[in-house]
This record gives sequence, C-alpha cells and structure tokens, in this order.
Amino acid sequence: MSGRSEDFPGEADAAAELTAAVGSVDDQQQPEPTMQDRAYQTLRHALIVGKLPPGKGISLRAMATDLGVGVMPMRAAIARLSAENALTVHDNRRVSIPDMTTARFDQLMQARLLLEPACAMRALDAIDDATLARIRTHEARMNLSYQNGDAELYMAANYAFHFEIYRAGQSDVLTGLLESVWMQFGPFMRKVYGMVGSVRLTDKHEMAINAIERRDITRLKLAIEADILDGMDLLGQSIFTQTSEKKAAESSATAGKTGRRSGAPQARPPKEN
Amino acid sequence: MSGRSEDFPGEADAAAELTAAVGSVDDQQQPEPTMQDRAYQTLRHALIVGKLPPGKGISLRAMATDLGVGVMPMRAAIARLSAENALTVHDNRRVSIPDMTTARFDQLMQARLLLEPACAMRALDAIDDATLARIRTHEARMNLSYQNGDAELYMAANYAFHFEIYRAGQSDVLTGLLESVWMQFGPFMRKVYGMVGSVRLTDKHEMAINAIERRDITRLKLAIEADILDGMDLLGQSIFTQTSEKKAAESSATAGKTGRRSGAPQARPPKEN
DNA sequence: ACGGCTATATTGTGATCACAATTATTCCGG
DNA sequence: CCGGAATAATTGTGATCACAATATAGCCGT
Repeated sequence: MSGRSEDFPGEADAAAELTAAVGSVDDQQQPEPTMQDRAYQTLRHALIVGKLPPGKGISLRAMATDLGVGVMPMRAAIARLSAENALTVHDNRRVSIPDMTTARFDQLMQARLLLEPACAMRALDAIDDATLARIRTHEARMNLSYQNGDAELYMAANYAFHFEIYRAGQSDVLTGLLESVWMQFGPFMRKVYGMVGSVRLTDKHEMAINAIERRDITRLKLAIEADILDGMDLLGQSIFTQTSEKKAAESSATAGKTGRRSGAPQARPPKEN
Repeated sequence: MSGRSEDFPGEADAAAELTAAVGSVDDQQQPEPTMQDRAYQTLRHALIVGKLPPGKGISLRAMATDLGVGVMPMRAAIARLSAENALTVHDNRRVSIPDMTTARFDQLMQARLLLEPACAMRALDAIDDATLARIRTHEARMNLSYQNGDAELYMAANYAFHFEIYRAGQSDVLTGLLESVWMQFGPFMRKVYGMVGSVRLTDKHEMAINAIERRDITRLKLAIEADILDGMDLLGQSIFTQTSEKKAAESSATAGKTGRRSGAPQARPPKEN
C-alpha cells in the first residue's frame, strides 16, 4: 500500500507530509496566527491539494500529535473544517474525510458551475495589472509543476489561479462558499493523481487570461465553465467505473437529479483509512 | 412582544428569549444531541429568525452563562458558526454578528439567486405528496404568523418552507451552502421586523406551490426568483437610505459589482451593543 | 470639568484532567 | 483452527485552571 506509484506519498504517517509547505496556498494575516489557525491551514491545504484520501478517518489526538500541536487547537481546527463540510462528522461522533460518490461529485460540480462563472464575471474589470500579473504567475507555476509531474503543486497553483480571479470580484460571501466547495472537491483529485494532464486538452486557463486582457466577459464566463467541465470529464470518467458510457453524458451537473439517495445522511462507521 | 412593536424582544438579556423554541426550525437527529449541538442550534435559530442584531458582540463566557451551558460547548458552537460565516471573528480574536452593509447585502442576494432556483429545479419531481403537504403546512404557518404579527415565527416558517423544497433536491452540498447564506441573511431581517408584509405583494409562495403541483419547472424557477427579488426590494429600500432611487434598480444582484470595497476585510473593534 | 494614566475586569487561547462510549485486542473454550 | 467474550486502548465531550492581551473603570493632575 505504501510503495505503489499511483498511491499516496505518506498515507498512514502523513505527519511530515502534511506540515510541509503549508503557507503556500493561502496566507494573508500578519498578527501572528494562533495554533488552531496553523492546524486549520495545514489541514485545509492538505484537503485542497488532494493530499487526503476520501473516507480516511480523522482522529483528534492522533492528528494533533502528528501535526505537533496540542489537542485543543486541533479540536478547533476539526470543528471548523466540519462546519465547512470539508470533514464529515458521523453520529458516532467520529469524523472523517467525506466519501466519494457520484452524487456528491455532481453536486460539487453543479455548485462550481453556478458560483464560479458568476464570481469571474464580477471580477472582470476589477482586475488591474498587478492582479493580472499574479494570475499569470499562478498559471506559469501550473505549467511548470505539470511538466515536473508535481501534482500537489499543480493543485495548489490551480487553486491560487482561480481564487486570484474570484477574490477580485470582492464578494466575500461567494468566495467563502467556493472555498468550502473546493475543500470538499480536493480529495476527489487524489484518485486521478497519476493522470493529471495525461490528456492535455486545450488550456482553458490561457483562454481565461486572454478574455481578461480583452475584457471580454462572455468569453471569460465560457472559459471558466469550460475549465470546470474539462475537469469534470477527466475526473468523472477516471474515478467512477462507468459501465454504460452514455451515462457520462446525461449525468451533467446542470441537469442535476442523480436519482440516487443516500438514505440516512451520515451513519456508517468510518474506516481508519 | 414585550416592548416596542418594531423593536427587539430582549436585546441585552437575550438569554431566555434565545433558549425559547429552539428545536422548531430544525431537528433531525435522535441520538441525544451534545451540549455543543444544543448551543449551536440555539444560536443558529436565533440567527435565522433574525433575533440577533448586526454588529452585536458575542462574548464566549457571557453567552455561555446566558444559555446555561458550559464554556466549552459554547466555544465549539461559536467556532462552528464562525466557520459558516454566520459570525465574524475580528483580528482582536473577538467575534460578533456580521455588520450590515449594502455590499454584503447584494452579495448574499446574488448567492441566493444563483443557488436557490437551481435547488428548486433539482427538487421539482422529487417532491411527493407528503413533502408537498409539509410545504403547505409551512405556508399556512407563515400566513398565520403574518396575521398575528409574530415576525420570528414568520421567519422560521419561511425558512422551513424554502428548505423543505430545497432539501428535496437531495444536494447536501447546495443546501449546506444555502444554510450558511441564510444564517448570514437572517440578521438583516431584524431591521424590517415591524414592516414585514406591510406591503403585501402577490404571494410568491402560492405561485411556487402551484408550479410544484403542475410540475412546471420554469414557473417554479420564476416563483423562487420572484420571491427573492421581492424580499430584496423590501429590505433594500427599508434598510438602506436610498438617496437616489435609480440605484435600487441597477444594484441588482445578478449584475453584482457594488463598487464599494471594504479595505481591510475585518478589522474594527466590535461594540457590545 | 476634562484628558491621560493606572488598575481592575473580562476577553480568547491553550493545557490538562476526567469520564463515558466505542473500538481494537487478547484470551479462552470449542 | 476458529468464534465469542472479556479486557485494554482510543475515541470525543466537557470541565477547570492558567495566562497573555484587550477593554473598561477609576483616579488624579491640570
């Protein structure tokens, strides 16, 4: 389990892996962050970057000792992530990374398709040269990490790219909702780590940058939508074993209605990994 | 109730008022809820119903003694609500109800307009007779509380009405995002407590029910959008002193771009209120 | 009477201990 | 060799104490 190529770097003892390079994806407050913020940011980064597998159980004390923080800050961090639906709390009072189902995948994609184009449109003419330069930097970092095969860095740059645009829209409400969505979406990416960019479709990020330069709002919207749909196809066809290939087409996110219901919302003993 | 008609029931000593009728707006888990869940549900209900004024400071120990719970459960509840952006945590490490600004109001309305019609459309043909009966019950409760002038009950029934529909869409992701939005939106309602339904526009809830009965998806979408826009006009014109009346038309949520930026995200000492 | 300084009170953060419940492990009888 | 019962370990929840930082009240000098 630990040595496979398509598997995870440090699955059981993700301690050192988690703490590495935490502040790269998000940092914006200087008044010396608290310990619970450090714990939160570490876990958050691991989630967005796809470092944590779906269904993995999260133990309070174990994670605290792994991360080198006390139990109390870790408790606050886990509580916060649970509130953001980035962690699932079962009725056993035990928390874990949410499971991966086609229904949840479609829901997350629909949320992205509803919110992200709107955020981008809000942001369009609020993007000044400095912001555009940062956006280009993120895209360059993406291409670089793509060539190097560094999937985690690729994910981090992808997150930074999108949210650099969305935050320019100056809607804390929408970006807050989207951060929750991305944290829920991150663990899905883990399953396609080996094949990130295996089929390199036309880069929708360049299209988005061009649209921003030309202040073309409809093209920007289309670029964001196309980028989301690309990822949707890539993940949807790789994660879930599609027996009937026509289902991939009609299970579109905007169409919704996956038809499958989960019965009790969350009532299943979580496996430790 | 006890005091002025348009004013709040118990502003400073909201202890007994907060604990009253907490499980009416939301209850769904039987394995004896924990103390932190009780505290969370109480505060959550107070937020959705509009019982808490914007800008009000939330003290951990004070709120704990007021609610009759320990400090630790209250800490967890506040942490959870802060993560859902229902409470604002300042860089002073001090939390408060978010402030009321036109920018935030527009952002919340845009989020509602983006998510709620989509949720309703998802739900349409998943609404069976039992669900429709519950929806009618909520609407009846709304009309009743409207006649009695009970604004809090009106708000609770309104929440129940909408989410009875949205939850039928079976998208935990979208409903989770919407719950955050509604908790942020609740305190805005407090400012128009006296004038709820003062101008009784055509009831969009009946229109929604009719659309559900006839399985008319476009009419349902229009009904939800119209309901949101009605509340937007009602609140937007009452809360904020609109000097130029044309601004009310062009500050539409879908258009976004309120133009006002808040500078530092959250850095202002909260008044205890 | 008013402004600036000190002292008191209250705040959030974090550690440590205790407890009940659940899970994992061990051990014994078959 | 296997299955079930009893023990041990680990889990989340909550209380209590300690501490530094902030806000409030009080006071005195002008």
